[in-house]
Amino acid sequence: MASNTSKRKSSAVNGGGPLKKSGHWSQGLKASMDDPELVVEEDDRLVIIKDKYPKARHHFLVMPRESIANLKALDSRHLDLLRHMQSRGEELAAKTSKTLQFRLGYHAIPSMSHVHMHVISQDFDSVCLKTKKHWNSFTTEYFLDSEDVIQMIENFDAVEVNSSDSEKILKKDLRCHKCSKEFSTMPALKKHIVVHIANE
DNA sequence: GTTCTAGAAC
DNA sequence: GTTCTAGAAC
Repeated sequence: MASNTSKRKSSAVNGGGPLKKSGHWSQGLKASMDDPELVVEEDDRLVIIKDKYPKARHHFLVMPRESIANLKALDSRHLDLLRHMQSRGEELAAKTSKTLQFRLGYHAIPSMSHVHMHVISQDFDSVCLKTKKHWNSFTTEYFLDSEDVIQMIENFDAVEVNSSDSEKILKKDLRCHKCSKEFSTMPALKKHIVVHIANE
């Protein structure tokens, strides 16, 4: 074994941030779109990648090639694109598993820049799913279904997100997304949710 | 978004 | 003593 096995070196190693070369971490999806290891499907309007830290057995991100910063930048001009993203996402979900259920949608306040639609199976059986924020971001109103986002734009020509409410949602108590049973810790919740996964 | 870890919670 | 969460990261 080499040196420094027991303690991590300080940030002096690469002169500052861990992502200095590739830019700020929040811009990471841009690079992922060009990573052949992650891309599963693409066409002239979008790219679909595997989430680098999947929060379920199947977790994809559908991203427009056109750079759109966030949900607030969306309006009726994007309706065709958004419908296409949902359509391609539904196809991929159907192709991926006949038994698992999926949801397609957007986080109210995503951490990563560049609009991305999650396509995620509802088992949430993943070692990458660790925190209350992870859980609540996929199982509460924080998760905006694609069809609802599209409908909002059809009706109001915009997506309305209350950022103050959204932040509070992430702090809510842990509840099973299937039976609403409450749990005090993530390990307890994770142990429970597997009972809802249908055997294949 | 993740990693790391102090100290709260048990 | 161990598990678990939550905040800093320049």
